[in-house]
Amino acid sequence: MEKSTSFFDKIFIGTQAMTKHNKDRYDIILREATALFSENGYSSTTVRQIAERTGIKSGSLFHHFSTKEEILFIILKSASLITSGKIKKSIEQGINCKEQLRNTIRVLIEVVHEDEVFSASWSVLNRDARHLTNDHRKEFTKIYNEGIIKALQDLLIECKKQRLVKTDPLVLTHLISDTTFFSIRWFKKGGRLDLDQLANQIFLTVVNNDEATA
Amino acid sequence: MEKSTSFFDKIFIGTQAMTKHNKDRYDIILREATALFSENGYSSTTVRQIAERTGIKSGSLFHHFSTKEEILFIILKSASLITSGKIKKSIEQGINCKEQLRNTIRVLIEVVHEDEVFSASWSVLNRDARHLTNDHRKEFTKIYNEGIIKALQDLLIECKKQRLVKTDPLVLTHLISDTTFFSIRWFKKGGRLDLDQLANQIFLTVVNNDEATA
DNA sequence: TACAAAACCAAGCGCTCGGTATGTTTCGTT
DNA sequence: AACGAAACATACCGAGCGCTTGGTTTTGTA
Repeated sequence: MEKSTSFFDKIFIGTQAMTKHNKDRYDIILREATALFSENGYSSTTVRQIAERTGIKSGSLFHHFSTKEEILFIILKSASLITSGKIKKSIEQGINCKEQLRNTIRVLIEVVHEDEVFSASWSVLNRDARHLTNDHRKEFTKIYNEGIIKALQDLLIECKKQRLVKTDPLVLTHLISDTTFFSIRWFKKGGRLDLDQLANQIFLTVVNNDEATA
Repeated sequence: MEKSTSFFDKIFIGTQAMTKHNKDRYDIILREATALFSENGYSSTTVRQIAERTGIKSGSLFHHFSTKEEILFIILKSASLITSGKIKKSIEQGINCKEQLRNTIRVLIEVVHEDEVFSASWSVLNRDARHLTNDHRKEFTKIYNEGIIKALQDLLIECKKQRLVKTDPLVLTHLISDTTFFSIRWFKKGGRLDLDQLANQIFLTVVNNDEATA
């Protein structure tokens, strides 16, 4: 079992093996495409821009990917798969509901803010998922809904049962995911709060007063 | 003082008078453009699509608007101006901090869900504001930041002083705005909760337990 | 009913888009 | 050193883009 060396590794597990040289370029293309999609949007980004930032010509892009949309799909699939895995792990490792929720919120904040590529991927995910083809969108939505939203929702339903939270768990699911995922727009690292404090503020907002201080 | 007859009226106050015919077509273009931008994104929407849905030819669009981007700007400016006005009104009419916050959250939910055009405008606002030209973006950002975000922030700072809320008011500002604005993606009318209940759940989440039941 | 202004259409310009076809260079293997 | 495959460059295609132009119809006004 080899350690993952790149952000985009995971989705290749079991699909294909790549040579070193190929894989480097492949990663660069995905990284630069992610940055460009994040900055200017999928539709406004051209394959020529992606090629230029990668250091090759536009035609050569299609030696690595069959369409522009495939690049988008791989970016979104990677981001949602990795996030889904991190959430699952944080729930498995929590000793009780309270710690599971605290860990999960912290993980969501990390995912959006700690890694530059991941951060950009989430910007793209939240804006350009609609440009996926039907098949790709179906596959992506499955990962997103089942691996991220449903995991969070199940956790919050259990938190509600145990009276850790006081309000509707389905509303809280989206309140937490919306706030964390879109915090990328307003939260800047190095400001008044650090990532831990931000996660903690969100956690404290959703849990009961008595539970928070317990 | 004439009653406002159209969603896009407000921004013309003091700028120009329009004949009836002109104004009807003008409104239809904006309405259809809003729907298309909302469905497919600004960059993926063509002036030919907008013209077709309006019932004119693409060239005729430019008799009413000088550029495609101007259409986007008017949509975003209208949405942010109206929202800003509604928030201001809900704060003025609240008898205390608690009612002001409750009203404001309710207004934000209304703004996103009650009117079809407004709802679509907010989708566009949250995804395509980056495609504004520098001058237009500057003007839009001013309205958005000062009229919406800052108004909400000032209110929450006061709420914190009075111990109505327990967590950081700046985090709460974005928690509320993100949750309400993006609820358009997951909240469907006619479901388990109605708009009042949704607004109330968000309100209850952010206020103190004792205050909530008081 | 005459007329100017506003609204609209038909046609298309210049340009850029995603993607392809074909030939050339690079590289690991032997 | 020789060879085959992978990785690239070059050049280009058809389609579609935002927007313009010049001429025609519709409209409000007197």
